[in-house]
Amino acid sequence: MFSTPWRLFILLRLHNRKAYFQMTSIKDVASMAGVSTATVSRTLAEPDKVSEKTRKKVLAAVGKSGYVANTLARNFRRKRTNTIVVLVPDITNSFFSNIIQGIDAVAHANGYRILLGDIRQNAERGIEYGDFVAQKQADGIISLGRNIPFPYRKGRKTLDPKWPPFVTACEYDGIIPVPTVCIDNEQAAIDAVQYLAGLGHRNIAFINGPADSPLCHDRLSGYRKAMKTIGVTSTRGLVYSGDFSLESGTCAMTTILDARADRPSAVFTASDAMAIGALQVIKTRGLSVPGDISLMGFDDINFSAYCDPPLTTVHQPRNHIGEIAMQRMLDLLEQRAVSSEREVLPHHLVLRASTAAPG
Amino acid sequence: MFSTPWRLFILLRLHNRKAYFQMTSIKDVASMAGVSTATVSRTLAEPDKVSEKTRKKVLAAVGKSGYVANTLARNFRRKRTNTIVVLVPDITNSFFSNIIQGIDAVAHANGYRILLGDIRQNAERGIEYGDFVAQKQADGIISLGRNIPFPYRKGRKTLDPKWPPFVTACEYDGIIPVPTVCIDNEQAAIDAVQYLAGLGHRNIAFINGPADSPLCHDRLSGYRKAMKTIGVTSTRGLVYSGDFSLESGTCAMTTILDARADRPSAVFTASDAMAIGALQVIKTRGLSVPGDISLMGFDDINFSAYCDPPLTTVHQPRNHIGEIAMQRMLDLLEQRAVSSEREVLPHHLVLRASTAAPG
DNA sequence: CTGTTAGCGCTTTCAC
DNA sequence: GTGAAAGCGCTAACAG
Repeated sequence: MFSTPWRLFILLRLHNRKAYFQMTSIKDVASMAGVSTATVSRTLAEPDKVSEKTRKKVLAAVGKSGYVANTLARNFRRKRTNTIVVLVPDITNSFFSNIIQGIDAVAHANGYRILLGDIRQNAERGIEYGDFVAQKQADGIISLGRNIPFPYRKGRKTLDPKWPPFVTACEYDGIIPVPTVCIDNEQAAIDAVQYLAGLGHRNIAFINGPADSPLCHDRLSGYRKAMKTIGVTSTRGLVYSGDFSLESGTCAMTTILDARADRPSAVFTASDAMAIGALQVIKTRGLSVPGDISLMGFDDINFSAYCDPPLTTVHQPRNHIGEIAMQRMLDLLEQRAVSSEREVLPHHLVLRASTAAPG
Repeated sequence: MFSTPWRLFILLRLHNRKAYFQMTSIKDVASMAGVSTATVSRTLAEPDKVSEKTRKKVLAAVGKSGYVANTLARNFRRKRTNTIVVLVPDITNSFFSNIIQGIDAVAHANGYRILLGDIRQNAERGIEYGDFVAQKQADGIISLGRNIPFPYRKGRKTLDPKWPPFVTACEYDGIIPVPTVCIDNEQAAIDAVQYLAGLGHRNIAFINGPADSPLCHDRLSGYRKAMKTIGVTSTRGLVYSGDFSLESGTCAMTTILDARADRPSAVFTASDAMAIGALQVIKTRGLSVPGDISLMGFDDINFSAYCDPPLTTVHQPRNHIGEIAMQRMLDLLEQRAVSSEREVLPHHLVLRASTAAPG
């Protein structure tokens, strides 16, 4: 198999039929069309800088020969790849797939492709991809996590102007100002807690994500503010943390139920997955949702509408986040001015059946 | 921002500190170390072909200058990219993320990176990525769907030797023999149905995936065989089809429940997502699982253990499938012989609470 | 083991 | 508007 080195062949589109033929280079086309390689190159890249007559000649030769530019050579020459790296904290977390899809849609529409970097709690891998871009194998990086894939001095407060195009979505570093697109996580948490409070809950527990995540910091702050609003100034014993996963939700909820203290009447979680994990424990213990405990998630992933009861949650415009993030990346790539302020997209509550007034 | 063109800078690792500096080329290192560029290149690519003394000199110069090879130039020269394209039918389908993770793990361990191609029911996009590889922007393609991203004559029965390295996982074309790694879908369906039959079910409906998918063809065939085994020779009115999604499961189950015919006592679905969709309808109609209807899924996605009741399902070794697929890709890339027979990985049933003897 | 040399295929001045 | 020519930075013969 593959006895003939495949590299010698390229794709030929001809009259709607296709076949692989031996590599044709720009030289072949040039001599075929009776012009110089420069003219062929121009015809393909900047057609209007070439007379109609020559253009026709060249295009005819291109069609006939099935010439397809060697992009590796072009990239090398142009020092760009039309590829951008997307750093994903955990590709297995379905929250990210829609964001990736949004990025991919815009990327694709603009001639870019995305190279996936699955970080998996391994900051070192982020750095690897940073190097990758530094080596010009990609034109920029969009990070969906909070790690900065470039080396920087601690304490640095400004964006290093020498960094390659870099955009952050959902999460952000919290220290260095980087163009970021996300929702207002603090306000979202406030909205969620106030909704629960509006139902009459006061004993509201919060299962947050990793404590060191800026995003979770914001949600926690929102939770606290809202609790204060309803007169609860101390949230001691009410805040737990997981890692956004189903398992960690189960785990945190178990802790909550095992605690001697009075059972919360509502639990707000920082991800739908954790809510679903929590839901299972609650039901296993013979308690009902929302009868005994109201449950509120975050993200509005597909499955949240399909649990029993369907989950009340905070909707994040995931595809849109991805799209806008890629848009900012394009701005950067095309030297347009980009604010490194956070760009905030709207969230909203999705009211389903997992929440109700306390029993 | 980015007033200094970032392309002029590269990453320097130096005494654990890092900073971007102006580009250093192999020439600089060569003159710094007092050797030729060829020697620098060799030192970096094949260190043992260089004397220890020179190696040290060169590495010192590399360290001092912060030289990082321009991979674009290298790729161009070597005509390879160390990148492989992964074609995903729908990245939003959480079934695929673990497979991608498996691919990524092996790819990464071998110095490869993966470029994600989200097909989204759009065969044309597959072809685009095929061209992409033909243009040498990637070294090979792993497809998780059934589309062949290369042009081929209908009726062709052999693998075109001129195609770039190509591997298929989970699904397969069904016509052209391509190295494929998957489970034995027919046997898996047989196992599932026989398990249900063993519980006493005979009226077993099947919600399959898209009818034109070879994988679904296999599952259907397994379902039919197993049904025959228990004496059910006609499965008319028992087979439905969706597209693997939650919604399509809901939809198919609604159809089943609305049908006049006697209600099936068990429903087997070709994906967990469809089972979860079906589960919701069943419960909404006031029926119980497994009390009134036993439900069995396929895939063993994370969420299946967290529904209520937890879903009995067929486990697919998803990470492993991805790993092996990438392994085959490596074989191809390194000219090792690879069988284009299907490579079958073991599946197994995961018994949870959604199935029981008929009421 | 190391240096010389000759490009890879393309883009891009710079003349004409 | 077009062609000649000079590389981009690296690797791979080929000598020595």
